[in-house]
Amino acid sequence: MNTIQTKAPYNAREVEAKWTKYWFDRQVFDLDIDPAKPSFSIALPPPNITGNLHMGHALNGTIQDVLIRWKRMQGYNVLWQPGTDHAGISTQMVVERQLKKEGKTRHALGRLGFLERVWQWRNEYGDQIFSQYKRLGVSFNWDRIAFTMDPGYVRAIMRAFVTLYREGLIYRGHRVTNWCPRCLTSLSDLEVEHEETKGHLYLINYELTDGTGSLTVATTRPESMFGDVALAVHPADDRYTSYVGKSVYVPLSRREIVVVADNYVDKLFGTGVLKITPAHDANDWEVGQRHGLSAPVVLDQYGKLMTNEYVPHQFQGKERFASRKEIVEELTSQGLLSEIQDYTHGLGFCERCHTVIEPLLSDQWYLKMQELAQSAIKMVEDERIVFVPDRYAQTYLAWMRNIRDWNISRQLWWGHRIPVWTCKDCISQEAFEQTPEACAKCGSLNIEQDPDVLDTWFSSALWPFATLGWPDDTQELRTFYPTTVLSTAREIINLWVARMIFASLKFLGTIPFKNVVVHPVIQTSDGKRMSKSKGNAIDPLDMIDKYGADANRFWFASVGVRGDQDVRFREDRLEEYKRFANKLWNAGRFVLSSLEGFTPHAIEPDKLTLPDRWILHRFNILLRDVHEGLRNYNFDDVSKAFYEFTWDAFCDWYLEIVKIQLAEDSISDRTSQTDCVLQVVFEGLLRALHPIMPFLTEELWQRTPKSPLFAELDSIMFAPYPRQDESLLDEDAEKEMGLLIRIIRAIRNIRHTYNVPASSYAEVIIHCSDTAELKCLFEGQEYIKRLARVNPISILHHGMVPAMVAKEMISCATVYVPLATLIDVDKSKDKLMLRQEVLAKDLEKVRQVLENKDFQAKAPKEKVETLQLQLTDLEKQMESIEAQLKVLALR
RNA sequence: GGGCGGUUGGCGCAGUUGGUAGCGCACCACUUUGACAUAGUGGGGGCCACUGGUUCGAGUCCAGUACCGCCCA
Repeated sequence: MNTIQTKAPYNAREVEAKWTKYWFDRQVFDLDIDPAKPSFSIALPPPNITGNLHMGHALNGTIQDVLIRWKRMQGYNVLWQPGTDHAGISTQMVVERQLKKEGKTRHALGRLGFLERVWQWRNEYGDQIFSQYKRLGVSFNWDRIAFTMDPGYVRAIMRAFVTLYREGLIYRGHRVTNWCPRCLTSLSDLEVEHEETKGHLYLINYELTDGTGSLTVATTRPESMFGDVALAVHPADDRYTSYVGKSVYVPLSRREIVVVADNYVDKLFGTGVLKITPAHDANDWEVGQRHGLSAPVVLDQYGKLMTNEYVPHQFQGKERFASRKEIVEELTSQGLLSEIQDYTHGLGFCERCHTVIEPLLSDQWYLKMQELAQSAIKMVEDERIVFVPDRYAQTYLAWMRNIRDWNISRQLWWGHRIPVWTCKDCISQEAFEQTPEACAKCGSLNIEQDPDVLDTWFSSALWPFATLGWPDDTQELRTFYPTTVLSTAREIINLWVARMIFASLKFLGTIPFKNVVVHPVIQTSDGKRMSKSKGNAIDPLDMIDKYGADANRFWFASVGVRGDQDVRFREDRLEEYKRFANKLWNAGRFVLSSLEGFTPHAIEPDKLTLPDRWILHRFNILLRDVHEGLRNYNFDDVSKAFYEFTWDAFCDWYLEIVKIQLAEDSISDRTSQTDCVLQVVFEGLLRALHPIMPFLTEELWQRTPKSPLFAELDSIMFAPYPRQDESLLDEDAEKEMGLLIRIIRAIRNIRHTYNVPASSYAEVIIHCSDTAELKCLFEGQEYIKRLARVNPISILHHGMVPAMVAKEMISCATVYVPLATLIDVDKSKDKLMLRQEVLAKDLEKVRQVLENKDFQAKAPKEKVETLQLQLTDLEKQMESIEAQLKVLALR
């Protein structure tokens, strides 16, 4: 197993390859249910089969994996359900593009032939993203990869559809819908992106039929005017009340239409007169319905002007934007165009192909939402489902409370074909889970299935339970449902999260998940949205190659979910965490070499040194913070805690002290607990950190001497997650070690201040008026000597001090460093004077507060006391500086 | 138009219940000592976007303004 040499620097690629193979060879990721254990489950938001791993996937995958690994180590049954989404429009687009290269079209292949091609494509490329996820080290239940087109999954969809259909919740609606003239399908409101777009406002004159003049209409879309059925004005608009009921001619086509009054009209917009085109504008459709107006269609599914009696010959068959230009020219030449203004307005674009959406009158299947939304709202209001960060509950509720019926049909071939059959003989219509052979009513064989497929989100809405075997009552469903956490991006809160909630409530009578974690969006370093088409997307696989999976994961953890809603990608952060991985690796090399031949045993508390007690204290504080952080999804706090503990406390202080303690051991007979503490802390740290950095911790842990209890385990991922041991918390050690650290830093500071060469030993005298502190310093003198490069050292209650010394006061202790032989007087003076200035400022601040009578009177006692102490401390420091300056002045 | 985020040293960010403003990178100086130069040690650098208010005291609480961004209409 130990094919990798313990050498520096850390080689992430080698270690990752080794453990990935090991884990998969041993099938450690297969689902394993122990009925005695509690359960924890997450459904992975299924990526599209057309998808490649992007930063969002990687961030989200890391968050989920941290939770899953943490809970697995805590002894839960864990399920992390992976899988892919068939992605109707995207996949159809991809395969059509492929066909186009071959000079073919889907229509030439026919529906069945085309579907065969899509399946071929999906079998070849559909699971690509999983090999990418593998690089991230995620611990999915890899034996359970699901797909929304799996037979079992399809069964769930059919059950859901037929249930809703038979309850009358799914119905056929005739209204204006969002239409993409490129994808040739309708879209739900959520699949349309609104963007501010520069355009024009055309002011067009509609002549009154009675020849008394004209009304000027402001429109952004002159080409739709052939479908106009009315002009509308506000009922309270004095300018126009006399025109209501009159008729005007549609320009160019000379058709007569009526002028109506409707509250929908905004008096302040344009001229206050609106053209009403019910077949090509959702709002106009509403107006038309109110006034009983017809709705002629003048633009076809390709966005071309139709060939019918409404469209003048010269424009028939012309594309919408080309015809707009021609129509404007024609209007101008006929004197019917009074003005063109620049105008910026919100336009809808197809989310998938960015074509301008064409509102189109058509028949679609709709899901009635009003009733379904009610309980889904309540679950979030009552906090049965909790969003993290909680502000996203608002996003969800606002949308749910204003919910509109959901267009679930798509005019595509790839997807779940709508299971509704119409009998051509008796004209009856019914939905079936299984393909029927004959009409249920009249027995006719002349039946036809609806050509449309379901919106992909309809199937995604069933994801958390359809993947567990619903509608069957399976062990997985009983064990893992409702799932515990859903972690996802905020852009699909309405698109997906909301729909899963009402679907679960409808079909299983319970919530689909308890917590919804919404992670930030990773932007480019200059705050732009990453997009493949813009070419500014960072490929997480490149970053994993460059910095290692663990460093990437550590960064994702540090990003967290509680902070900003957007996070800028910065490569230097990955650099930083790569160095962190390297730091831990090197610490590991040192620890492992120090522990050679060591057999773990229980700590003997009475033999612990101060630094031993201190590091155990700090380690248990870390465990407390990590537990608290993970419980609350504060991954950023957790990563910070690990970083600081590992680097500052463990490496910078404890390991340096270990060197001293182990060296002492070897020369004296004293049997210390150093190796034992080192093993406990290091081995525990590896387990604690494992959920964030699985590869590095596995590599080091496998080599670390450890308890015989762990001997049988295949992997660190099955070892118990370390828990805080309160008996090891030691505030005294914290305080005493704090004093030693401050003293050591003070000596180092003096050395630098007076330019004492790094190689030379400095003599140090410490006087301390406090007995406890004196004892602490005395016992810690070996550490001071080694860590501050001091020799000789004398620690006394009080005594004589040489004339020329640098001194610093720390708590009750005064540190003196005799300077006679070692210093650069001028430089030293400058530095002291600078510090004097800074101190003076600080002193001024604190004094001001303390001299304030109101503060003395109103502030809490402890606050006054702490500030008083701070003042004393500052004053001592100031005295010390002044004294030093005096000393230097002697020369 | 409605809702929500953000604005803190050159850059990226922390700042829990108000009490001498922190971290990482970058910068300066010193150091290759037996885990690590992807390192160690010390150091310099901040009218906390703006305006008002509450308070003995505001980066922190309240109101408003500006700019950047996201979501929904």
